[in-house]
Amino acid sequence: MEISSHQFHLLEQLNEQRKQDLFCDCNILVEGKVFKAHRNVLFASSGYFKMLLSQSSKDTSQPTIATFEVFSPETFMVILDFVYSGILSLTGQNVIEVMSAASYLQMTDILNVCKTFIKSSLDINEKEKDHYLSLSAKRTNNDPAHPSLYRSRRKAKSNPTRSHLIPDEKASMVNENSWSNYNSYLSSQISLQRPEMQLSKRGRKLGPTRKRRKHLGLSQTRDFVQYKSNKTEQTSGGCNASDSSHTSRAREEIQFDAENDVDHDDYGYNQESEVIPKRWSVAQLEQELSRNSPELMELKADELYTSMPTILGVMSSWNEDDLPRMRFKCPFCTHTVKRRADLKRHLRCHTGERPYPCEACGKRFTRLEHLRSHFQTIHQAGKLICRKCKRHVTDVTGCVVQQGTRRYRLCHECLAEASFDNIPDDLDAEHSLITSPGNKHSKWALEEEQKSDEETAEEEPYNLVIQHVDDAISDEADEKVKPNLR
DNA sequence: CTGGGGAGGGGGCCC
DNA sequence: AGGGCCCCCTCCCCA
Repeated sequence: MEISSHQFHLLEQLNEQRKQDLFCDCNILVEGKVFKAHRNVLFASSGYFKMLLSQSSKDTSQPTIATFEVFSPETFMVILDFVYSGILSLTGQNVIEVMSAASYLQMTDILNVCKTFIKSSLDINEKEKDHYLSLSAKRTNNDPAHPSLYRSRRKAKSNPTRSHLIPDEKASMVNENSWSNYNSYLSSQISLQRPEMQLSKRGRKLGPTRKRRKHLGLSQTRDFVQYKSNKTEQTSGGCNASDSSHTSRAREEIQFDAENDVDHDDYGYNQESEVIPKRWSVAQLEQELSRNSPELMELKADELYTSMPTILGVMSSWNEDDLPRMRFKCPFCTHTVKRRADLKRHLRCHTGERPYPCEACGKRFTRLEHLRSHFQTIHQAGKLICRKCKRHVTDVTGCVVQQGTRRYRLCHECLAEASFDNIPDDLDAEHSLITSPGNKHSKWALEEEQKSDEETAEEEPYNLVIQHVDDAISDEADEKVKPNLR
């Protein structure tokens, strides 16, 4: 015969013991605050503690001490209360950090609850988006009784140095502190949609380790979306399809992550190293947010970088000198890097920021080197290879030909062959091979670059400016050649 | 349908 | 810290 109340009473007793510091044999130090608990309870509740306690001293007469700096005491209190009561006090304010901490501590039950919490909030958000937006539009900051979206964000902002805002700052608030905004936005979304939820007094740093598999697709910022739409206009396919497939693949993998949340090898616990938090399913959150709230994802890597919480620094391993080696963890995925600068660069793949536009075709790149490579390859015919026969060519054995903004090299043989097929009779094939774009077979109907002195001056290597001889002609040519641009 | 190549994106690391 | 190079991977186009 099972007495259902036994478990409850047992847990209740353990909780009482904890509160009265009876038989507590484990001290947990979180940012200087000490929590007392029972080893066996922690062992049974957390994969992290299970590993920690199984590795720690066999001498049970001495209390075990665990130290954490990656989440706040308030967050750990929520988790510890859950461990001893089964009640998880989630709020819109703390859900992200609780989720981060739970992931760190390998407490999948809490993780799942957090996921459900967030997802349900987002679902509500999606359904009530119109209503919500209309409310935001109607309510002004001068109406304290009806906080607007903006006020809600401000209220939840965490960075005390940014708490003194003048009215003129309102317009720039969205990107003013992206990291805090992210937290605040989420908080405001959840708290607005779920007014019954209590608001934390502490708008603390976000513990936002949202993870995603390596080489996943980009989060789409407005800028990136704009870029994509531009590309769509330009290419009627091409890389756009790549991006969408990339994104769908990312979602598939994220779904995979969500379904296989527990066991991933790549960031699991290593007996010889410190813990890197296991894979976060919060990636789902990122996906949801990027879908539902593109403005939220309009983050700049620099801004993210400067407003990152301290959780980003993790000790991943120990070097030969037995000193901890610091690595920097991406808040959006599982990736860690040795240098902050590398993290900054990496963040662009999440923000979608593409600060390097090609002046010739408008395509944007995340890195200058990529732009340079693109420009040299596409617009400067930098490769000394005949595009048709693939043989090595030089300025003596071949020449540069132009198709719209694309330039490439052809050897004289291939050039002559192309000229026979496609060059209008009234043109001098030696110097002006005009394409007849739009015709697939006109690929080799070419326009040799007409090098005026001015053009030559602007075609210096690494000069990322392309000279349009005639805007009207160039635009027309560009328009026609766009489907071939990638 | 398939394989090769081009182009782009991202990570590691050196300067 | 930024720039740059090298390498690898993925996607897409095309033969």
